[in-house]
Amino acid sequence: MNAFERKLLSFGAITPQEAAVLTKALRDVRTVAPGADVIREGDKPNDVNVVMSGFAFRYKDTLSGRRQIFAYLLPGDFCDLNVALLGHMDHSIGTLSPCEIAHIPRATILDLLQHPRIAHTLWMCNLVDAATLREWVLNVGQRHAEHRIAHLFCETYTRMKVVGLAPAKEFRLPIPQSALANTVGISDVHVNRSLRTLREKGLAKFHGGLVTIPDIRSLIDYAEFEPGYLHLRLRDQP
Amino acid sequence: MNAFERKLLSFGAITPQEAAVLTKALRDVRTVAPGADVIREGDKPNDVNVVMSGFAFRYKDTLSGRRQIFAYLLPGDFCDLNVALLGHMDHSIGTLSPCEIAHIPRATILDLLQHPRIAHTLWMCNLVDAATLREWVLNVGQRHAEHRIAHLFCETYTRMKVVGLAPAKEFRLPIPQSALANTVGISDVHVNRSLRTLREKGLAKFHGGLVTIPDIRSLIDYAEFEPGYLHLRLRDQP
DNA sequence: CGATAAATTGAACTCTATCAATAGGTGTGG
DNA sequence: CCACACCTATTGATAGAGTTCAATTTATCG
Repeated sequence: MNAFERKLLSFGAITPQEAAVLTKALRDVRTVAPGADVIREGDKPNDVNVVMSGFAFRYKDTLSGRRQIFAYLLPGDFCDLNVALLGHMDHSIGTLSPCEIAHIPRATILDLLQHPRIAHTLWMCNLVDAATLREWVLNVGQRHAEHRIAHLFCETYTRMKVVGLAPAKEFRLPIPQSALANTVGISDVHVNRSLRTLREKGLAKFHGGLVTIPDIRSLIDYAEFEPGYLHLRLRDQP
Repeated sequence: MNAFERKLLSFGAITPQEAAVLTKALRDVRTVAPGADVIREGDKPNDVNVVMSGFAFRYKDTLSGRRQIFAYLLPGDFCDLNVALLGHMDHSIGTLSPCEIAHIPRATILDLLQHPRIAHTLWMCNLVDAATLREWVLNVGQRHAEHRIAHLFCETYTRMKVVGLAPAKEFRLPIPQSALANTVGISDVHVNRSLRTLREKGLAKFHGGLVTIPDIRSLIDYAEFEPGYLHLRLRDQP
């Protein structure tokens, strides 16, 4: 079973048979180089994209040239389910590593949405994304630099764990520190200093695109991380 | 036609007949006092709430007692459509003024979602909310205090205009400055100072819960406001 | 091995927070 | 009608967090 199916089934709204129907829609898979855009603000595509492997991210650039990252996309995540209904992209998607991206024709999606349970499942993907966005607003709006980064690490660790990409006390996050800066709304220089402090406190380490968390409990406490908003059906504790 | 119907029809995915079916679900309307909670984080309600009149807001409090506001809800807006699918609230809804809140049984919603076009329309409400949240992340993450407030005013003005609540160069936003602070992620003292600057620059005035915008073009330029993310079908310019 | 991007550090400056005190406004009860 | 309490707004002073500029070091990759 691939990450996409695993994620959809985790919502508990569809049967494995229905999930298989969805997976059959993922025939057209293409490779995208790292640092490229999968889709850009303003595009009106006829496909919906799903990350099958690799890392991607959601972002938008300001008129004055500043960049804000809205999400990191892991295998199994939809890039742009919203265009199926809203028609045009209001932000962009870029890749962080070589990615395999599945393209589903918009018409196929709209067909699949005739099945209420499938529609509900896809909708739930959006709802969790929205809940996560709220948490990001709170993170950027109410916490100091170090805590923002710590919270981001907790969240990403948790999400990685779900798709089996964080086996031990570490996970791969192949981004430069400047991307981290564009994620939590601080300058790259200050990211660097905050990372050093987090390292010195023994809470988390970020080096070479690898996040290491010696004791996740301590980091969770420090970041005041409460995973409820991810709406996971937890089998075991993080 | 009420604000709810007007909003749903604006997405262009359902017929007036279908919208009327939805409106029929709004039988159970109750009044909520200002300053009360409509629903709280952690609740697992059996109803979905819609604002029929008055102002409400979405928010969440940190463990350490800081508050972040995620959205202002106007007449016609869903409070918590997400619980119909996700089961529990990951944030809270409070009122800013006396509100009339319609309660729709969750089962009714799930019935209505059997109609794909109705489901799409409700889904689109969520998608626009999510797009707006992205813009808030960008606003809080990348702009200075004055620009954040200016952007918020532009957005709210535009939304108010759509539901007919901003006829002239002003609109009602019945909140204290401290709520503005919790919205754009700065302290209440700094909100006060930023408002003074905006006023002195002739860009916007905020007094007694009334926002006055002498020249919306200037404010839009100042805030770099681009309304694409609201996904409005514009008849005329703002 | 050289070229280029990323990370790191220092120093000066800016924006924003916090603390504290004052002023304005509103509603209630005497 | 005034006095009081309470909430909100405003202003000053000071401290703190974060930014920017600039230079240096360390990776990374063809």
